[in-house]
Formats: sequence, structure tokens, C-alpha cells
Amino acid sequence: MRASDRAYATLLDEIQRGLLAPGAVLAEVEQATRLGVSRTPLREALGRLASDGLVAQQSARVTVVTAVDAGDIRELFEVRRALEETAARLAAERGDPRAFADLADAFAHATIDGQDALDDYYALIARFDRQLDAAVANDYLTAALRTVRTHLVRVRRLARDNPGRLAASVAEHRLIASAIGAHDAELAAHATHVHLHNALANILAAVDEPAESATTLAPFGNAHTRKGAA
Amino acid sequence: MRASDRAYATLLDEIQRGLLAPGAVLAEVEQATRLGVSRTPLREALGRLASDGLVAQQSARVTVVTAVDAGDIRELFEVRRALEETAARLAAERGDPRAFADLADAFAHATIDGQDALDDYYALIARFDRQLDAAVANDYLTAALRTVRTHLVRVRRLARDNPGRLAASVAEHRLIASAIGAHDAELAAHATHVHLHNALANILAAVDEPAESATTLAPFGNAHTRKGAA
DNA sequence: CCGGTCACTTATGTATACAATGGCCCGGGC
DNA sequence: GCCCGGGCCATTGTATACATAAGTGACCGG
Repeated sequence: MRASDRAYATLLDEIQRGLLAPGAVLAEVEQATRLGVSRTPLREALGRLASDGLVAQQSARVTVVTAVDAGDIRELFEVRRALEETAARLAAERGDPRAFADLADAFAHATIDGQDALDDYYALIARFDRQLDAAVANDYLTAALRTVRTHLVRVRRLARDNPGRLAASVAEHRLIASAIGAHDAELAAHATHVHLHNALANILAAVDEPAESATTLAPFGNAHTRKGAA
Repeated sequence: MRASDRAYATLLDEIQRGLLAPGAVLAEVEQATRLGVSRTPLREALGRLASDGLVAQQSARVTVVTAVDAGDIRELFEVRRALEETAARLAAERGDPRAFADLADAFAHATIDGQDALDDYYALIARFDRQLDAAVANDYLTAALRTVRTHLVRVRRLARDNPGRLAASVAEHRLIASAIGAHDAELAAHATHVHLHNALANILAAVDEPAESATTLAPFGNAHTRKGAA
């Protein structure tokens, strides 16, 4: 594996997990030393993160992890709605009914009690996303969705996974999968719309009234004073 | 301006203009020498082009300009429809009515006779796109649309700008702009859908029955044998 | 004569040295 | 005491040297 790939993967993971908080300064020599690579592959990694929108050049001399506020989340979901409704529609037209019937079945039997069950559920969603991409068979759409999903990982950290919402989410996914499996493009699109509406509402409720969790993404005010994990 | 920016801008322009045809091999030392920069900034430029989807690493040793076939164009327009319909809807909800009323007026008076009028028309479309981005005020959507538009520049080279299609395109843009100016989100979205349907049909007609133009993007068969402008 | 293997060439990937620029601090003057 | 200017330092941007691996061609063996 290339050093630049390792640097990218590591930084991406740390940003998504919140270890590198919004506003954290990413100095090239510092990060290169920390990750055990030279500046050249590190710069490539930073370039990819910048193209993803996860870091930005605050000024000519300082690169920081971008912040995510409620407005950003609304914007992100506007794009997500557009792309995922389209994906659901196209998958319903083109997808293998069997694959999505199987997924609908898996969602029907999914549970959310305990960490193991939760991990299984998240893995199931990942499988659903992969099937969706495969069914749509559109590289441009998949690439656009990849960017959205990259940001979503960070956004999800802001939402509290309350059991009620999780149970509803399971049911929503089941409906989407079964609609795609039934070649019902309209239902798939509308069910996706509803699912994303509910998911956004849940996230915004958590953001507007922040949890006491220490992992909450820092607001702009003190963010730029935080340094990367040294 | 940074050397990497110049290299990126130059290569982007050459790919979009077809000077670097699909399949053209982009060797680092060769291109670096040609563009008068060292390999480091050139690699950064190639990385950005790869993230745009304009070049791809065919194997571990060879980077080529990506090809565009009719299937790619259909895929691209699926994403474009999703994003631009959303953009039109959001602009209708949020945009400054005056700005789009002015644009509608400009489209109403636009002409397409002669190269100067055509240049003016393309500039007007660019102005429309900028106003749309400003009205939508969504960085994620703007970024996604930027990628689509980057590819569209190449796709447009495939379409013949026949007068009938151009006249219809003017009218379609006028309707979209006026719908946004009237805060009519539904009409704006549907008019965008119709416009993109017509634009795609026009392009596919040209691609399926290629013109005699020497600038037609080369098919895969002989493409990989072409070298970059040396 | 054909196929396989090894070495060589040439490309990319990485590290490091050099250049240039922007910020910051200190000192002086108003 | 505050503001402005100059010089120093740190950081990014670029070039180049080095490492590594993949592809190619030639040579040897069957």
C-alpha cells in the first residue's frame, strides 16, 4: 500500500471519528512526522481530503479540518435527497429484484438491541448501499454519493441513536428495499424521501439541543485553537 | 499562481478542448517537461484531474485521459437531472426574483446568429449557472454540479449546435429563469427536466450518428495509441 | 522454433533539499 | 502608549535525488 494511501486513510478515519476535531490545524511537517511518511505523500493525502471537503485552506499557510454546523447538515441532506431519490428510482428500474427482496428480508429480521446487533445493522446498511450502487450502475452517481457518505459519517456522530429512531429507520429501509425489489420506482423514491426527512429531523434535533457527550463536534468559537493530536 | 494550478488549468483545458484525446497517455516526466514544471506539482494536477474523473490510472504505470461514450453521457445526465432539478427548485424558493427576472429577460432577447451572438449566449448561460449557485447557496450542491459541468464541457463538443436546437435551448432557459423568478419551484424543476431531456436527446443523436467532424472524441479502439501533444 | 526466466530499463512513489512567501515579533518613532 | 516598519523565522511550494516495481526484451533451454 502506498504511503499516501495510508496517510489519507488514517487522516480520514481520525477526522470521521472526531479525533481530529473541526478547526484542528494540519501542519505538513507535524502530520508527516506523526504518520511516519514524508511531506510528499502527506500533501497528496491533504489534497484528497480537501477535494472531499473535509479539510480547507483557512489561509495561505494553515490547513484546518472543516466544521459542520446545522446549516451544513441541511445543505448536505438537500444533495443527499437528490442523489438517493434518483438512485432509488434507478435501482427500482434496473436492479435485481432478488437482491433487494433479500435485503428487505434482512431488514425485516434486523434487531437493534445491544452493540452487536447495532454493528450488524450498520453492516446491513453498508451492504444495502453497495447493492444500490451496483444496481444503479452509474459511476458519476456513485462518486457523488461517495462524497455525501463521507460527510455523513461525521454528521452521524452528532445524532443520538435513540432506540425509537433506530427502529423506525429499520422499517424505512425495509420499505425502500422492498419497493426496489418490486420495481416500484415511485414508491422507492418517496420512501427514500421520507426516510431522509426523518433522519434529518432526528439529527437536527440532536444538534440544536446538543448532548452532554464530550465527542460533540466543537463549534467554531474555540475550534481553531485546538491542535491536532500531537 | 502556483505551478500546480497552472499545470491543472492547462491540462484541464487541453482535455476539455480535445487536444488531449481520450486514451492519451499522460506520463509524468513528459508532461512536466512540456508544461515547464517539475514532477511534484504535475502529480498534484494529475491527482485533481483523477478526482474529477477526467483521467484514470489504467494500470500502475500508465495514466490516460478517460473516454466518454454514449453510456457515460446517459449516466452523466442522470446525475445532472437530479442535481439541476434540485438546484432549480431551491433557487425558486430562495433566489432573488429580480436577478432571475433579469436573466429571463436576457434570454428573451438572446440571439444565436453568428459566432459573436453564440459567444454571448454561452456567456449568458455561464451567468445563469453562477446566479443559480448563488441562489441555492449550498456548497455541497455547487461542488457536485461543478464536477458535472466539468464533464459536460467535453460532452458538448460531441453535439452539433444546430440552429433549431439552440433556439429551443434559449426558450427553455428563459422558462426556467422566469419560473425561478416567479418563485414557482415546481415549474422550475419540470422545465429543467424537459430542458435536460431535450439536451440529452440532441447530444445522443449526434453521438449515435457521428458527424464527419475531425474533433469527434476518438472511440476506444485507436484511442490508446494516441500520444499526448508532444 | 517456442516458451520461460532473468536482467535491464524506465516509469512511478517517496524522501529530502532548496526557494519563496507570509506572518510575527521586536524595536523605534510619533 | 500606540502604531508602523523591518527583519527573522516558520511554513508552504517546488525541484531533484533516490527507491522500488513493473514491463520489456533478450537469451537460454527444451
